[in-house]
Amino acid sequence: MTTDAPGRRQVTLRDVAQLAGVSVATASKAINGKAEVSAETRRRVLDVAERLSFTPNALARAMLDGHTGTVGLLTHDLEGRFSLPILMGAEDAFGAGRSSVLLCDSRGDAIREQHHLSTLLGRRVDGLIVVGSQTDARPPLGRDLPVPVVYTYAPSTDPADASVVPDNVTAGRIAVEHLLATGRRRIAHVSGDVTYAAATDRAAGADAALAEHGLERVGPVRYGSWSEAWGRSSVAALLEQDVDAVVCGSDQIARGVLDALHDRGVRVPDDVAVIGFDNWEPMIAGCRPALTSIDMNFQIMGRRAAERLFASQEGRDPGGVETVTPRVIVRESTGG
Amino acid sequence: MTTDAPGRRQVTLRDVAQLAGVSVATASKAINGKAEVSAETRRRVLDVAERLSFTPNALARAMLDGHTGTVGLLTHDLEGRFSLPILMGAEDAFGAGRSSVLLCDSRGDAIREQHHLSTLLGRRVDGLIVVGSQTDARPPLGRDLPVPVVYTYAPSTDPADASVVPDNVTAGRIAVEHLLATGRRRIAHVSGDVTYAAATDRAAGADAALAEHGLERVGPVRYGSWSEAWGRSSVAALLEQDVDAVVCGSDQIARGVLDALHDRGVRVPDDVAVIGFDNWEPMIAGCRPALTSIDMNFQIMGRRAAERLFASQEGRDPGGVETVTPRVIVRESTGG
DNA sequence: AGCGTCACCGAAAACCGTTTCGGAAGGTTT
DNA sequence: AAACCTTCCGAAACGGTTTTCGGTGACGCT
Repeated sequence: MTTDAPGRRQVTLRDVAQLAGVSVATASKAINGKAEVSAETRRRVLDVAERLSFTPNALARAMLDGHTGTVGLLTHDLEGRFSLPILMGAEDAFGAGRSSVLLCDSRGDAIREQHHLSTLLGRRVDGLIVVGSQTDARPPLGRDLPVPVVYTYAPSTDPADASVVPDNVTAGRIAVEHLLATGRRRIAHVSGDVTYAAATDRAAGADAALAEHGLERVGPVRYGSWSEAWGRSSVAALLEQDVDAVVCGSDQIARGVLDALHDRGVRVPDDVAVIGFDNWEPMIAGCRPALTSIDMNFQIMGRRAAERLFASQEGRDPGGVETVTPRVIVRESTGG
Repeated sequence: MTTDAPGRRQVTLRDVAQLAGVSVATASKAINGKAEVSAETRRRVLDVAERLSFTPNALARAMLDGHTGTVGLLTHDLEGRFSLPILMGAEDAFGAGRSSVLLCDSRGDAIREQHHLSTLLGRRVDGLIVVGSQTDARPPLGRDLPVPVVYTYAPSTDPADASVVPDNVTAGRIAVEHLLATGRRRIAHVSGDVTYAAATDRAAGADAALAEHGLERVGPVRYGSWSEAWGRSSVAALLEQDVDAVVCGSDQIARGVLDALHDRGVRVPDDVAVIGFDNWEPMIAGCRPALTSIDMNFQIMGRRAAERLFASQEGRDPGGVETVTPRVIVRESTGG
């Protein structure tokens, strides 16, 4: 009466060969599609391999060709809702290329990051993806690392490193252009923490788009915090001027704005259009009316990071910062 | 002018030994703190190791002792906000025990799950944690797996398997007991999709707690969907009866209820108390007033799953389903 | 029949970096 | 001189896979 020990030994190539009545060498060739095996033998081997659900030992392979087929993913905070779509995009791309992801969360701690770095290098990952916590640049992991590194969300401070980042300037531009296209002209801007590059970049893009159309923002960019509460409390000041649209620095802020407008009897989108950033489903799901939002395409960012990592491994990535273009998701709040 | 190719070959123990002028064997002992090395030699070896930033190859080590120090984490949907805290809890526990996490997302697809299973086994993980998508039981991964498995969130249908699940019945009970303790007596219940065990379990626990105090629920359990919209639209029916508290199946539903009550001028918590489940920060952050909620302690679940996996590896886990007790986070909406 | 060619297969080596085992050199104690 | 430490080294083992290379039998050609 033991604990039902997970005893079953792993199936090896030798087991397959034995059961198929061939040598290990032949079994290997059959499975790897090498030429010098008769069709009949190959079929038999493959049959047995299937039946035993044989999986070649990745470690043994790694020893031979020097590639482990694993990549390290170093994130700064899993909690943040930005890491997740990036991670999914990357996992997707790697899954297709038969690489596996070793996940490490440094919790924003540089010491922990270094520690995770050495374990990952000890496991001989083929590459690393580093996911930052803000869009502000961060110092590179280290010099002369034995594997390629791609920074994402936050670029490396070294412009020669490979980085994939969201394009917040264009995001701001797209938001304004959408509002202009739907006939708005008097556009105000409420955003989050001014110390975040994401906030100022979006504002810069928005202003640029306005300027190109010979318009000016209504009022200052009202920086505050990334919260619904800030969105709500900003509305009083906003309505002191004549506005027909509000660009909100995040979906959370937008939701606060929507709430406050609703309480004051301001109709959306009839009187005022509202647009947010991030296209964060759970936040948007509850908005009334449904919120138009700029999707930063984080999942695509993750995929691009993975693709560039592959390219780096083959020595054909030029390095440098690459931006991912966001897209607008039109819903009711802008009168779509 | 090459791309600063991360060409630097990985540093091996042999390199260190050579440069330190000792044999590989001695270098190994020096680095691993074995006794039979003179202090002088040890210092020299460690110096060189440091200078070359030598990192021992974990794969080679794995060959010797048979343990890779990696565990597979198979999740059904990363998007779901439940996987994440579980993952964090597990990553935490593993990080402390020097194990690394190989992450796979099966996207709710059984085929993909099997595929990921084979790759993980091919990488010779020391164990597996499977994170389900609902709290309903799920079929085990397979028979006679060569490594221990711990199921979490969703238990395995085989009661002998090791499972760690949230205790939704107790969660419902705790919610009601909190309301009773703050003086409420006429308690209604709005919940999500009736096909989710999480919904019916919570309701069962809530009803049980009421019964123990000689009370009955006001009206039926109003099952619907896990959305704010459902929370809002349920309020009309709720207010047809005299209620002084509403148990909501999730924070989202609770938020919808709060919104609708606010629109109708019903004061919270003065007239009606509201309580939710999951303690989902981003949803709660925007609630007015701040929402009291039952935290299912997912992070603890993840940690327990990791701990039981360790125990299994040493053959000292008895198997069976373990529940994690939730806790109430008191905020304004229940007049705390 | 004898020979060469060809397709197929198997035994054994190579492979990787680490740890460990047995032993050896040299000095010290008994 | 024997016994014993200390300190180090060479070589084996580890565990699977892939690869090399020589062998075997069938077959065609003269």
